[in-house]
Amino acid sequence: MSIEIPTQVVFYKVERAIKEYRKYAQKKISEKVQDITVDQGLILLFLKHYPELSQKEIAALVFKDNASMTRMIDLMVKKEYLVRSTNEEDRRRYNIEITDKGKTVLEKLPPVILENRKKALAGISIDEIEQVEKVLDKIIINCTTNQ
Amino acid sequence: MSIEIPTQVVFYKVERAIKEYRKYAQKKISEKVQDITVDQGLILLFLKHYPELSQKEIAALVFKDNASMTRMIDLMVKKEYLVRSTNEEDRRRYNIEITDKGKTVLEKLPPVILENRKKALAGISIDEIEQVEKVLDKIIINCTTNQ
DNA sequence: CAAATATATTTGATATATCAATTAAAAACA
DNA sequence: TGTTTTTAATTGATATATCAAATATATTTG
Repeated sequence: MSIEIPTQVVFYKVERAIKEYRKYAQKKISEKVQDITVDQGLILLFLKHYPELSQKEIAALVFKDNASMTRMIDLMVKKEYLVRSTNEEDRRRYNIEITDKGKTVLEKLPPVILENRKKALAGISIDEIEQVEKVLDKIIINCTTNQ
Repeated sequence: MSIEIPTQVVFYKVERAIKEYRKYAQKKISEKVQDITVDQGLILLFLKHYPELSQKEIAALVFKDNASMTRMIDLMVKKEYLVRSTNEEDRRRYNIEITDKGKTVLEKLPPVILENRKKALAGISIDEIEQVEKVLDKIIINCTTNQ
């Protein structure tokens, strides 16, 4: 059985697009904020909106596994963007708080992020984006429904 | 400046879709072929179609950097899917050959890959896919053209 | 209540990602 | 030709990805 080479398949382009966007976004963020990755920025944004999140919940939101999240939070604590304290209602979990240093980062991020999205999506209509999201939703469902 | 939470942005969905597809594809591949990752399979497919590829060229095709490629090929040599030999026309490069064990894998992969794509793209029209590719192309260009 | 099960997090092992520095060979150049 | 500049690949350091096993606490169940 022969198949076309991978470059001809839509997933190849999806992979490339997200990687180029990440590379671009990281470059722009690094110009404005020292020592923060795209994913660390995402974690800060989620924690700001939902301060009660556990590590496991954050992991699910940013599509990482729990082990990775442990190590990412470790690092963010070491770099003083976050502090951990045990949750007294459920001593298996941590309360995770954003430090002042983390808040400073959070102030700088939004304009950069908005600008990045704007640049990456230039010349693309709302309609096209919705169309893409519709297809991506189908792919997600296809890949996650059992069997 | 306030921004919407990341889940509301198309890139979030792109990220999720490609991750779910990778997870699904890896699961299906692992059922049929022992000890091969999606990326290692991709490398085999590219080498089959273009046997002259250098490590650097393969890296570009699968969106990895040279250092990662060195280590991935190291591993694939150790697992006996590939053999390296120096290229006598350009002694900085390697000739990379697929071993018999690698060829056996290559025989098993295509049906699984075709089935995976079929499942992941079920209920999505050619037209929709082309639409998505068009938008992704714009994003890629937006993120890679300077400034 | 005690035992079994489930859950949140951590740890270890191995692979991959990324950046910067290094090495060896090729190509350009003066 | 000898020197400089490029290029392909490697190495080291650090971070992240992934899986399996371990730990500590909660919850369920008999």
